Amino acid sequence: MTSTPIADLWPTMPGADTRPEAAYRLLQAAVESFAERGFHATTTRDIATAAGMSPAALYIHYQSKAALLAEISQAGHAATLALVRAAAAGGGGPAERMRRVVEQFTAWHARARTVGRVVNYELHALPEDAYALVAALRLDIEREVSTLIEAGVAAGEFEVSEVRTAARAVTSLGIDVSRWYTERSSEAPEELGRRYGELVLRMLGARV
Amino acid sequence: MTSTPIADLWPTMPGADTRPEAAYRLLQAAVESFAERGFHATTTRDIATAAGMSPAALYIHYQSKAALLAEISQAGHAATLALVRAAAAGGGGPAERMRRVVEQFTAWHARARTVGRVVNYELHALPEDAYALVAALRLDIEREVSTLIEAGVAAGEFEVSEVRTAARAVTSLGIDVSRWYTERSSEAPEELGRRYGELVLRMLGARV
DNA sequence: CGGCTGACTAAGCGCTTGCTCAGCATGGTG
DNA sequence: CACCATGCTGAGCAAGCGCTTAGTCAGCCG
Repeated sequence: MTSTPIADLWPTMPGADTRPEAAYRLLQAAVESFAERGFHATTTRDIATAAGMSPAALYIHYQSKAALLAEISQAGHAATLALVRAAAAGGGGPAERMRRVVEQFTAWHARARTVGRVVNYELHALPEDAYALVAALRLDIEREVSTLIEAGVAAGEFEVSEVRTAARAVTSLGIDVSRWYTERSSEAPEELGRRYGELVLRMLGARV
Repeated sequence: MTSTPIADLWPTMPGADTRPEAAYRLLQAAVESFAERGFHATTTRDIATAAGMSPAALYIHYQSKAALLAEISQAGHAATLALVRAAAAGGGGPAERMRRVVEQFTAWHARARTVGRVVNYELHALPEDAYALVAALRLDIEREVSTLIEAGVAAGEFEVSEVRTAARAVTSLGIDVSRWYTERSSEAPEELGRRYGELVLRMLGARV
C-alpha cells in the first residue's frame, strides 16, 4: 500500500508513455493482489474490482491474467538490473561500489516489497516465454555481483574462497528482504540498506 | 524428489506412530506438489493421483486440503526449531555454536528444500489458527539466533551494532536457500553449510 | 447534426475446483 | 457362516474460475 507504486517502474519519457491510465490502475491492483495472495489465489474479479472496473474491462488492456503477471515481472526485473548496473558502474574501488550495490539493492527490496514479492516468488506462474526472458535478467544481475566480487579479490580488497557462493549469499540477502519486510518494520529502507552494506562488506573480508 | 522425504519429519517413536501408510503417501505427494506449483495451483486430484488413490480417499485421512498444508507446515517448523535448539545447545563458545547452527540450518534448507519451500513460502495459505501456531515457532527460531548473537557479543567474540538486524540476516540467508537450491546445485548441502558458516562468522565480526 | 470509435458493463458459457456420498471389496471376529 | 469395521472408488454436486459476447454510451470528426 505505502510501497513504491508500480507506475514508478515504467519509463516516463515524454511520448513513450501512451498507456491509458486505466491500464496503470489494473497493473497496480494486480501487483497488490499477487503480492498479498499469490497469482493463483487472485481472481480477475479481484483485480478488476480493485481497479474500479468490471472483469471484462481487464481484457481490453491485457490479453490474460498471465499477461499482467508477465508485464509486472519483466518491468520489475528490468528495473532491478538497471539499479544494480548503475550502482556498480559509479566511481570508487570495488568495496565502495559493492557497498553502494547492496545499499540500493536492499533498499529497493524493502521499499518496493510488493513488486519484489511478485518478482521473486511468482516466477513459477509465468508463461514459458516470459519466464525465459526474466531468467536471463536474473542471471545478468547475479553476474554483475560476481564480477564485482572478482574485481575486489583481484584488487586485494576482498578475501573470498568461493566467488559464486559469495555472490549467491549477497543477492540472497537482498531478495529475502521482500519476503519479511513490512511497513511496520522498525528500520527505514535506506537505514536497512546501510546496515546490510556493512554486513556484506565484512562477509566478503573487506577491512571496514 | 531426491530431497528429504516428509516421513523423516515425524517422530518414529515406537507406538507413537499409528498413522496409516496411505496417509504418509498423501503427505509426501502434497509436499511435492505444494513445493512445485504452490498451494493454490495444486488440486486435490493432483495430490490423490500422485499418492495412487482417487480424490475421495484424501478425505478419509485429512479433513481438507488446507489441513494437509497445516500438518506439513507445523511438522516442518517444529523440526527446524528442534534442529536449531540442538545445534545451539551443544558445547563450545558462542562462535562455535553459531557455526554449528548455521551449518545445520543451511544444510537442512538445501536437503529438505521441498518441505522448506512449503514451510517458508506458503504461510499465507494457512488457516488462521494454524498460522498463529506456526508464527510462534518462527519467532522462537529467530529468538534462538538473537540470543546466541547476544551471548557472542557479551563474550567479546562478536562485534555487532544491531543484534536484530544481524539475526534477520543470518536466518534470512538460510531460509532463502530453499528458494534457489536445486538437486543440480554444484555444492552438497553439508559443503554449502560449511561455507555459509564461514561467511556468517565473518559477518558477525568473529575472528576466524 | 449523423456516423463512428474506443472504453466499458451485464450476463453468462464451458470448465475445473474442493468436497460428498452411496456402495464395494477385504479381512478379522463371534 | 453372518457380521461389521476399514479403506477405498465412481459418480457427481454446488460454487467459482478465466474469459467471451452482445450491447451501451460518451466524445470526437466531418
